[in-house]
Amino acid sequence: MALFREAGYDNVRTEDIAAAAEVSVGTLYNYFENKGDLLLALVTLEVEEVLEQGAAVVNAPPPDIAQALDLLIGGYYDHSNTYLTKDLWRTAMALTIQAAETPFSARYTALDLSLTDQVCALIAELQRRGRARADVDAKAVGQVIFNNLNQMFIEFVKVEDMSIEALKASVARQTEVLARMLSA
Amino acid sequence: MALFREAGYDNVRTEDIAAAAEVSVGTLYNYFENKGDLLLALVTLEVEEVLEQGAAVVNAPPPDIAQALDLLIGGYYDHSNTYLTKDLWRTAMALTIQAAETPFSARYTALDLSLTDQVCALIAELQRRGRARADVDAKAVGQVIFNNLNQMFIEFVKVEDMSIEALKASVARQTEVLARMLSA
DNA sequence: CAAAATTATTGAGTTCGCTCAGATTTAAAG
DNA sequence: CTTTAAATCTGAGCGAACTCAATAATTTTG
Repeated sequence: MALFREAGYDNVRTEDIAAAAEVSVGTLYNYFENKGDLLLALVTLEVEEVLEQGAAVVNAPPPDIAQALDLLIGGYYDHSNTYLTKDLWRTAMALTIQAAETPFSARYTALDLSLTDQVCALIAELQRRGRARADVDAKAVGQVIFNNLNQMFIEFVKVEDMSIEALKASVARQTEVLARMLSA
Repeated sequence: MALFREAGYDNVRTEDIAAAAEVSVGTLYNYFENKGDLLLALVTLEVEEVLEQGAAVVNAPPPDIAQALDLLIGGYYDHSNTYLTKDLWRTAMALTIQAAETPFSARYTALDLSLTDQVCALIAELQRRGRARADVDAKAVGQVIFNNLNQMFIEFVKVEDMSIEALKASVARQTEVLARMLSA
């Protein structure tokens, strides 16, 4: 993590990582399938913590739909630079798309699915509490909201000089429309 | 394109492409920054045609919102395998995220923006025709719809044995909820 | 048309991710 | 304690993307 964060993914050689871990390159490849898997291990760490944090919001959401969504989504975004930089996120997301068959990538996809489920669970919980219209498909709306926040995050990491606050503002504006339609 | 489609991105060497073009590898690199740019040239071709096709739908949309959206989105999806395979799409999307600074990648991002604008334009057009509620932010909803269809497309290319019909069905289900809220 | 200047082409060489046959260490059996 | 078996480690070597100094082709100038 230190090497990747410091120098950027492409500027760290597997040889450097092996040296830092005081093993040979060969040994490194006994524990990780390839260079990308080293990074995806960090991403897994990241997302698992985010999921835990999000569960708290789902269990006790603010009454207002827009506020509840912004809290959950904002939590995701705020946590995103704990282990990873934008450069590392870019590489990680690229890897999960490109090498969709590798074990680690599959694991990431599973985590993505858990995040989607969490958003859906929040909608369902708000419906249960009578804060959101019960006659809409919580799962469909949840998926749309997650896909949107995920895609917006991709755009965010693609632009080096965009702040998390700017990202949040853009997404809040989009979410607000859905929230209004959900509450009416 | 022929080489990429036939053998898959990773199995084609720059040397092979150079040989097929009857030039040296060095010459290849005079015209393309890297191997990925060769692929992104194909993607650009693809998206430009899709945009043209979509403009027809925006100009004369079906009266029903859900139908109009499904027609536009279905058009995007149906066109997607004209030049590219799932493997090539995976690589291309990975590249546009990872190498977000290269000229070709920037051009792709611009095309993505045009697609978003087109979806927004369709919503606006439906509002103008009195088919959609005028009191919602067409741009915000359009962005959400595009981000959703884009993310769903990524999931589609990640799974080798998923049909375009299955993709369309999933997205239609999601879009339907939004369409209903937009028309009420 | 010749000389000079510009532009285009070339392919051997460099770099880095990754492999695998052999060496080394650790654990189990006698 | 020795022998055998299993697990782990190693780093020279391979493949492929990409570079760049030398060469060739083209265009401009006198």
